[in-house]
Amino acid sequence: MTTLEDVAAFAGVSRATVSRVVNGDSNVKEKTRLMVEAAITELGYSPHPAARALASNQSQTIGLVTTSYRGGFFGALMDNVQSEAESRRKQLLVTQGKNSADNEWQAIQRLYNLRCDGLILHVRALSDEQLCTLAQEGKAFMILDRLVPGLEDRCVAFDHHRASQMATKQLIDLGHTKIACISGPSSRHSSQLRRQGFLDTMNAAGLLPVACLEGDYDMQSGYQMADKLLQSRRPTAIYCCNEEMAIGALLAITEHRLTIPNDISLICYDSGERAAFVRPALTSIHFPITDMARHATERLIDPECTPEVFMPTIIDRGSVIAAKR
Amino acid sequence: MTTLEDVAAFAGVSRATVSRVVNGDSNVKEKTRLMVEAAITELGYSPHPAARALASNQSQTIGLVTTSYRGGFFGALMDNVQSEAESRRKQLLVTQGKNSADNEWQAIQRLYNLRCDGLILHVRALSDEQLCTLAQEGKAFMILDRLVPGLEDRCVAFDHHRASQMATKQLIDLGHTKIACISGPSSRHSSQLRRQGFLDTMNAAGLLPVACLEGDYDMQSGYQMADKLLQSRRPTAIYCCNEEMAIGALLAITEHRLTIPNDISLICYDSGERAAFVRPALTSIHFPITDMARHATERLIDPECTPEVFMPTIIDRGSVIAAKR
DNA sequence: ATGAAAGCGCTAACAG
DNA sequence: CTGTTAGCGCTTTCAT
Repeated sequence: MTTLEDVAAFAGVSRATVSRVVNGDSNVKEKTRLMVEAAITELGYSPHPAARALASNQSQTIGLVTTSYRGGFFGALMDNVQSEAESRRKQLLVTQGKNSADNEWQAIQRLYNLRCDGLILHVRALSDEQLCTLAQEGKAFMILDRLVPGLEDRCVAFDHHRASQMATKQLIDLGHTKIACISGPSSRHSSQLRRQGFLDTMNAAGLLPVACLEGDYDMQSGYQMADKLLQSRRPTAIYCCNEEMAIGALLAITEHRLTIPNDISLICYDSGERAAFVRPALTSIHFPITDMARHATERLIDPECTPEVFMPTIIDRGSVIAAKR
Repeated sequence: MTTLEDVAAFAGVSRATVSRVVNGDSNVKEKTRLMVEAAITELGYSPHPAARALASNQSQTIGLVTTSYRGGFFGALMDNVQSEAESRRKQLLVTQGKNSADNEWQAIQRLYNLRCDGLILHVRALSDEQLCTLAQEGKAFMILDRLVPGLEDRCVAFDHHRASQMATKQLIDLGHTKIACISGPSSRHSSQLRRQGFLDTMNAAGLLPVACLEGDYDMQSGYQMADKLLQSRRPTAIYCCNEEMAIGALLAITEHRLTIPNDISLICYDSGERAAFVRPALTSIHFPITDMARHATERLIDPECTPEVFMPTIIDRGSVIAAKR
């Protein structure tokens, strides 16, 4: 491997000068810069990250800890975080929290031990207190899809309650009264918010839910819950709290020889992965998690940038129509 | 951050000794080791990876380059590679090849510039020659799901042609004669192999395919192809070359008011992600890509370990039954 | 079994 | 604008 030293010798300058052109320091005469650049190309030089990290006390590395790698939007999330990081010349390190506070904590410590400059935390099990502790230790990090009291400026959050309200209200406004909801696991805070948004909106409208079943965000549970639903009471509209379950519900509905939207209106949460791609395409309430991930990365790297606010929006794909009367 | 030096001072030994216990060198008196370990715990010391990498000329880092992060088995693949790497105390760096030879090549160079000790390559666009060039440059890497002539010992491959034969033969053995296939994009070599395995087997049995349509491995294309299929000729069995398309096909079949397996038998390729979780569950030909990924990682880190061979197997989940006569 | 000392390749004052 | 000089924290001979 060729080193800074080799380049310096080849170009006939000092190592410091080479370092300056590599790092885009403006204090270099145009002519010198050209010579050095030529030497770099000629020699195929690439700086050694470890040496750089050691000398500068910055690893140019950011860490991402997510609950799990499987299913859902993980790939998309990672894609966005990474492309944002790369565009700012940072390397991304990824680790999973594996659904427990202990594992999440360990994952975080691991990443800091690896000397990441900062972390993107998409964690569920860790307590607000632990997050606050981390902040007090002076660690750099951003929290994704969660609002921690006292750490507001480090959070990129989304109003799940409000999103659910919008979805539910859409159904009610179209005249539906027999509405069911398939929610996510109540162990997750955001699931609770989505569920509660549904219940509160129904309540405010003086409506009793046909059912409010708890799934686990998998396709299969969506299938099972919808199947159960259709065997007993028969709603005219179903609201699924994520895309995977909506696809499961879609399968069950079709299997019961019912048609969307004629027999049943179906609306779901939408992280941009599948709702648009199944048939029929699903009307959904958009959850811009990938944009949020990109923004969290941006904020982590450049704390001065202006915070974005992410609001729920409804994407009409025709799977919701007015109730027959 | 506490350093080796701090620990040495605290324990009253030299830095070299601390380094020895950290690295598990046996030439340390039991008593000394204990003292040092106590100091490490007491001070919460964690070695600086950059310093270590710089001094040892090893980054303890391995790189993974995949075609894309989205959909399919990427998460599972990454999960396996990472857990294998972590169990051997290596850090994983991931990059996507973004479906072009140029991008794949760049991704690889990037990872080597980052001084990865070795790479796992799950690449499609790169030519055999480029891979050979890499090998000649003395780079360490393993190739996943691809057999490159001359680089056999660096490949963890799978016989897609044979797997397709097995799936097709299963259908034929059960008396089906009106069989259709929905294959993947012909731009990918492994798709061609799967398609050809189907065609060859049909041919050998003296059967003419009802159709052999090309999809792009997405759920939507599975839906479209199956829909097209059912509008004209009517097969009694369909073979889908991946899981996503099979789910799309499932949707289309159900929408056409047909039942699996009574009206139509459906078999698909199975990477372990979804075929078992839709309803009805899908009989499939198992493609152990995640195990292969784990093994590639193992081989990369320990070139001496015994190579595993991965064979196709059929998993019967009841979506394929004998043809009505 | 332990220590001393010489780097690994780079950045960052500080001079000039 | 450029060069000199110290390190960054660790591994690794080479002595002892």
